[in-house]
Amino acid sequence: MQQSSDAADNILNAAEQLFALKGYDGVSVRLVAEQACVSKASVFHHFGSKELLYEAVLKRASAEFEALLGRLGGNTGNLRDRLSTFVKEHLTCIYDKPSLSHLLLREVLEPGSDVSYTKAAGVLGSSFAKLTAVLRDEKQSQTIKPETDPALLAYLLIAANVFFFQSQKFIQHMSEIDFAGDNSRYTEAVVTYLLDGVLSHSGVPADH
Amino acid sequence: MQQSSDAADNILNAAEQLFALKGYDGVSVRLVAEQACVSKASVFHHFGSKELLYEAVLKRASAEFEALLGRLGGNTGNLRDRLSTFVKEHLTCIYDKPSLSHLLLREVLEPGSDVSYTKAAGVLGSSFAKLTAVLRDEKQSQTIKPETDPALLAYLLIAANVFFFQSQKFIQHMSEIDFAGDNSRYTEAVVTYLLDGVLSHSGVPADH
DNA sequence: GTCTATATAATGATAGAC
DNA sequence: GTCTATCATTATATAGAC
Repeated sequence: MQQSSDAADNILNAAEQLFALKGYDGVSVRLVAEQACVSKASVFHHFGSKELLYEAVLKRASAEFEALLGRLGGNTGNLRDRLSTFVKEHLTCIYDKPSLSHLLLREVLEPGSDVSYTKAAGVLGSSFAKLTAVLRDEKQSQTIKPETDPALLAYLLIAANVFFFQSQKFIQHMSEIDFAGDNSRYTEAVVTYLLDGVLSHSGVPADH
Repeated sequence: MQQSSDAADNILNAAEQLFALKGYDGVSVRLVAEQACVSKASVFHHFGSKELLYEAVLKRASAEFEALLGRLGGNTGNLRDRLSTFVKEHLTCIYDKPSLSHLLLREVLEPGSDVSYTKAAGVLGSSFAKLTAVLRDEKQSQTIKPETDPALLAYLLIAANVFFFQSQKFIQHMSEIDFAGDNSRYTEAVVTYLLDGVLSHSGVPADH
């Protein structure tokens, strides 16, 4: 009976942080053991191998993140509110657990990893599917243009959030950018631009 | 006088491919030497250390990619054409040299890497700056709404392209997505959605 | 379950012959 | 400049005492 964490959990937590920061190849079992304040042998005792440890980290991360994303998409109201809420909450999920996000994103987006076998792909895929469903719904209600591809629009919104998270450090060094830390201003702008467009209306809408 | 490649170049090419695919920690000097058909010692003779080899790869990649991006932004015409051309050519640059793109993007976006010291950040930054300049130009001409942030819009367009490239493998496994391999259809949709918006015009534009 | 000690392979890097 | 042979160090993983 420990305060709140047994050894296996300590190891899992340490591994999660380290793998998230440096990737699988950048982390040694010795480092994980040090950070978890246990011996190397203890790590192998609990998880068998470095690969199995990594899989355990991924499995827990996927489940945890899936749970976070589970609440998304349940909103009602008009399109603007539904989308705005979805995108804002989606970005909040990502920033709420940055280690999990980095871990799962790397697994899905890195060229070396095999996407088809990865559970991480399911996590990103499920939020995308939900958003696509919302947009298909709105398309039937004719609130968005009939020539709009709901999947492509959903993909763009997810992309905007994911890239914003990924490039967080980068954009803090860019003088042109002043929305770096302002998540809600960013998501609002994304939704607004995509819904209304950025073109000035000189009386003439989309047209063709 | 060799046909077209001396040993140092062979090594650099092999290292570029491998680092792009597996990252710095995922590649050993032995592997680079094997792929370049030289001995390990030869690698150290030409580049001094693994770190210096990596830096040499990054340096060449940055210069090469910067040259590719150099042609962007020179287009004239209306906003739609300028943007459409820029975004399409930008994506073409990325896909033209996938190894360079992976290499530089990892350097900029990975949490473990130090952004401020990296030349790779300058490459991504310069294309962003160019696109921002184009949009600031158009804002003065009042072709885009005064409340639009040119930097944020430019960022979104770059994000759309970069994420499309990054998630290439992933989206091929998604049944909802049918624009996976169609780069020009994708960029056209991105530009159109952002310029015109996706909302149906029931007679009422942006409003307020 | 925890540890120390160890086995074995691979790592980055060097020495020195040719 | 090229290589083989070798160095010291670290890697993953195991053995076995407590």
